[in-house]
Amino acid sequence: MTIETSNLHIRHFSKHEHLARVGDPQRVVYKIQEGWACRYSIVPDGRRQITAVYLPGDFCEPQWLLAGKAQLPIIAITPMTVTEIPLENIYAQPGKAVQDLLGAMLKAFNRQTDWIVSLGRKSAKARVQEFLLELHRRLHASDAVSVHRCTIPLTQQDMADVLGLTAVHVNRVLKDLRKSGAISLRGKTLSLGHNERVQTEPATSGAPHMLIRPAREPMLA
Amino acid sequence: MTIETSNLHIRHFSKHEHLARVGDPQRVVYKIQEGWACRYSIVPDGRRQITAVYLPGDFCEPQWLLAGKAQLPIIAITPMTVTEIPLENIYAQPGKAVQDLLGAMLKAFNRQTDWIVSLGRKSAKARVQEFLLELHRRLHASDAVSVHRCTIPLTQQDMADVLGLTAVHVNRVLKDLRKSGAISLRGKTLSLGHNERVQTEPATSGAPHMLIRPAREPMLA
DNA sequence: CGTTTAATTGAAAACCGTCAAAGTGCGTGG
DNA sequence: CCACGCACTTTGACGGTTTTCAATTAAACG
Repeated sequence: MTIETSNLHIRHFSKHEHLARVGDPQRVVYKIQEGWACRYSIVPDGRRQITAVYLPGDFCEPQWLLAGKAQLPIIAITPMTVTEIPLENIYAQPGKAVQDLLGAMLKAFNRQTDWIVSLGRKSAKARVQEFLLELHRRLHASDAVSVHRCTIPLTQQDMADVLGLTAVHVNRVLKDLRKSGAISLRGKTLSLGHNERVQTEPATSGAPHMLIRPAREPMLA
Repeated sequence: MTIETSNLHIRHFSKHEHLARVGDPQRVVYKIQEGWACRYSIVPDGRRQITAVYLPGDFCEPQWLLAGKAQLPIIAITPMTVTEIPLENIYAQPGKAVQDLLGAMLKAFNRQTDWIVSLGRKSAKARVQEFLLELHRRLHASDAVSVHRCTIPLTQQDMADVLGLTAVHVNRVLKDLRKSGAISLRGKTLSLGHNERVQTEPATSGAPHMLIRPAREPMLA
């Protein structure tokens, strides 16, 4: 992307290893090269809610630039390869890197807004469908992905924790979607049906983005 | 606050008037002096989901600094008085104003995260309770509010649209809460019971904030 | 291969939504 | 000042979606 790629530390995380824990001071943000991760919260009764999913190409997490610490834990869903982007450098000489990170933060913000709408006002079936289509779209944007096929390394429990459902119900909904031909997730392979490839546009993060105001951006000089 | 208060335009909005519509270019952000507003989205079947509530003292909306336009409509819940903060000025000479707005954006971001956790993993009763306590806490922070009493100008339909519920169910939950003595909302007056005043701490936005990293902030010079 | 983890299925129950009707409060105008 | 209209609140009966509990099957992993 646009963040300078010289002198970057490469780092690996194994499956289920934490990239950050609650309250950890963060001196870097990660740019994900390979693998998936998620941010989550555990509620008092022990259940988990995933509040963000990080894919290759994503920053994890842009808001560390502002907060300087992790408000919620981040865990690797698969083995990961990331590059470390030191925040000190960015503080010292703000430039395009700041714009990239703030742009990514705005995207994450809009994605959260869309997710609130889904959780509050959409059925389980619509949420599953929308989530899988979003994953496909995001993978397609950064990476080379077939138009109607991609790999989703999430368990049904992971998806349930994103979708605010139980794993059992996710399973039933996936069966329904498979039967109705819209979307098929068999094993880790997601296949999109012919007609259902275009639909369920999100309210905010789906628009072709103009992230930073064209004239006189504040963060550049 | 810390945004310069000289040369500010004052503006009024009447109840149910839009502060912004989808896609509107935004050359200002509003600092709310009086009244409440909310951001919302309408789903295809016509139902509404509120994704943010703006109280006196809040900025509406910090992310306009980055996006330059409104991704979702904002509507006044009550008659409002606001001051306009022109973004051009901030672009021209970034300073404390940028830090204030980015700090507010981070708070809004964390608030959204907490709300995803509520919608995904908490019961209707817990959501109502948590929402009312959050409103009380936020009112208490900026304004002079009694420790156990405040005014909530929302209809039960408004609350339902925040909480991802129906107005009928909100009504029943409020009755339950009143009976169990925890929280009482009669008319527009919210009263907190003796023992239930401290509880349900949010995962992120509840912590005593250190918003901007203490050393070498990027947005200042 | 055996062991663990994940996926699948069924039956029953809980939670919340829908529909419908009646009650309450409040502002406007006569 | 009272009557009316309108918006909001409250209540009941019923239905649907999702959860819970439990058991079985399938897949992944050493």
